[in-house]
Amino acid sequence: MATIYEVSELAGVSLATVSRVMNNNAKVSDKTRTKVLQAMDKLGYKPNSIAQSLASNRTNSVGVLVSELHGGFFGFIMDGIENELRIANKHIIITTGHSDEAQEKSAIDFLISRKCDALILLTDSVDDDYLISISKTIPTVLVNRKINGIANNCISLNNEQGGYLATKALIEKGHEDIAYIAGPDWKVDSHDRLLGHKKALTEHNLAYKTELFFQGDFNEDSGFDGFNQLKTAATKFTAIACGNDEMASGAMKAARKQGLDLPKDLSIVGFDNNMFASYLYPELTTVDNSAYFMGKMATDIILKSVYKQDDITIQNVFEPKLVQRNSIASIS
Amino acid sequence: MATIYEVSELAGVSLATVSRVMNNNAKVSDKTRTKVLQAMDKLGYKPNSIAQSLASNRTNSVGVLVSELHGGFFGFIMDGIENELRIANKHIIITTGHSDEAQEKSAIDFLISRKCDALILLTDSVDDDYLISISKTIPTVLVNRKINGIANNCISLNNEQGGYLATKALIEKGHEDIAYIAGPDWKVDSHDRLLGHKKALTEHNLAYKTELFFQGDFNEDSGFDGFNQLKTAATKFTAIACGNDEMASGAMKAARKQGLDLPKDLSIVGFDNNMFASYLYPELTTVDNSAYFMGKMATDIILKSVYKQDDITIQNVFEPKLVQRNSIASIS
DNA sequence: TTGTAAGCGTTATCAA
DNA sequence: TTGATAACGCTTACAA
Repeated sequence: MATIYEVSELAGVSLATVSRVMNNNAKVSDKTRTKVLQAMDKLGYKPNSIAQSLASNRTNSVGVLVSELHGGFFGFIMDGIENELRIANKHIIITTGHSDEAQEKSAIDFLISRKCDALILLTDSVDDDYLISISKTIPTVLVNRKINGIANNCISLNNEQGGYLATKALIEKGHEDIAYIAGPDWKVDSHDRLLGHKKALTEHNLAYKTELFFQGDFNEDSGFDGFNQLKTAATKFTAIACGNDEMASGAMKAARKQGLDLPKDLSIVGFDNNMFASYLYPELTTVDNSAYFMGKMATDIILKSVYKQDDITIQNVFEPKLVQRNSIASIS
Repeated sequence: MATIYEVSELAGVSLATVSRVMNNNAKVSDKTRTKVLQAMDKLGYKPNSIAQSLASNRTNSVGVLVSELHGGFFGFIMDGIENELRIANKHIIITTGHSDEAQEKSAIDFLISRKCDALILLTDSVDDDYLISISKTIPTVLVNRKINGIANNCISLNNEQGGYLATKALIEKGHEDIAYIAGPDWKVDSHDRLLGHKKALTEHNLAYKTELFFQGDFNEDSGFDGFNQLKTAATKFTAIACGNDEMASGAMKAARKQGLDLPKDLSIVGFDNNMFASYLYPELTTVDNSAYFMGKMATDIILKSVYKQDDITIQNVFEPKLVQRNSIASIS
């Protein structure tokens, strides 16, 4: 592998000059530039990115932490990150934290030791203060999280609006007795989604009834249990809004098991627009979480702040959209 | 950030000695070792991995190329890779090729320019010769592909056996009239799966009928079309084996649209055990493709050959397993 | 067992 | 606009 030194010899210039044409930096005369370029070409020269990093103290890499690599949400986010980074000729180093505090912290350490120029973190197992302290050490953007004080480096979804849209979609089809299967309340996501649900109810003069509320945990099973639990309550309902698509699927399975004909006997709306949403039967009407675009935007923040690409507009909060499919029936 | 130099000063030893205790390499007296360790501790010393790479000509990173980051198959493979690499304290650099030859080649270039120690490639858009030439430049393992000459560096699934298992599962439930919706024939995967299907038929003295064959393209829509097409043929069938889960889903949707009651009126078996397989209705019986373990094993090959971890056993071909769920009914 | 010193391939500061 | 040359922080012969 040819080095910058060999190029400089062949071109009859100094190391410094070769370096300059590589970086399109200082002014180099056209004549010199072409001489150097030709030499590079002839030698098939490729800069050694490691040496560049050591000398420039910049690795052109950004570290990413997600919970898991499989799963629709993370996949789309990472697609958004990778695409954007690739265009900028930066690279992405990936680690997983498995939603475990210790593992997430060690993953962050790992990324830092790898000298990433910046971090994109997707975590809910690590507390605000820790993240704030990290962000003082290294440029950090948080996806799907919002922390006061570093809000400019946070990308999040307007979950309340999403919850609102979901329930509103039900109401507009004539539903008035709407149950809700929520995610864990300590997660802001699910907390906010529930808020949106209540808001839609209130706005349409419908009462929120605790008998029609079930507290799940975002997993499919809890949706299954949720439906069964709800069913035992005396209060009737014609629809269920779910905190995410997994639980929606669980609820659908339970309902069908009890002989209900979906969506005729029961309407369901989910949240996330998970990969499998369109594979469910009936195909699930749900709220898209903009995962791809959140990943892209997280990257843009870094491109702008770390790599000085100025022509970028940042948007910290994303507005969700309803994705209409076939899981909501009209009440006649 | 403290450097090795400061550590050596504080410990009263030479640079070389500090380097030695870091790398657990040569013999260092216990006394010296603890002195150095203490100094490191006191200074909060962390080695600069970039400098290590430049000096040692090893980056401790492996480059990975997949088509997309979302999607079940890639997600699980990458999970397998990442987990294994993380344990070994190596890192993973990710790129995507979007199943496009030019993009895949440029991604490979990118990874090489990043000085990865090795490559893990998941590609079907790039030809054998190119991959062989790459593998001469840098240690490379191919996942879900098998190329003669570098078979030791290939990880693949026994697709024929998988196709065999799928159809056999149908036959064992009493089905004799079994249709097949295949993936593109130029993909070895789907070619082999079909072979397995035929083998199961033959083995049970059932005739393979071209009227019961439909050529799809691995996408859901083609499964949908496939069912409709098959339905128009005069020949009856009570079950369909599909080349993958997407097409199985498509076929199920089409069947239900025509009023069939699944699985009573039609049994279906898929292939891949895609993330959404258990979300389908009825939950899809399918063949697991061992994605996670293929990713893990790909990594193991590298751990063994590049990073000299000797206590590793390599397995190049994985045997698929049937995952029983509810999409096959018994013929009475 | 430990130390010396020459790289590794760039970037960046000064001068010229 | 160009060239010397000193970093960057580590590994690794080779010597001691």
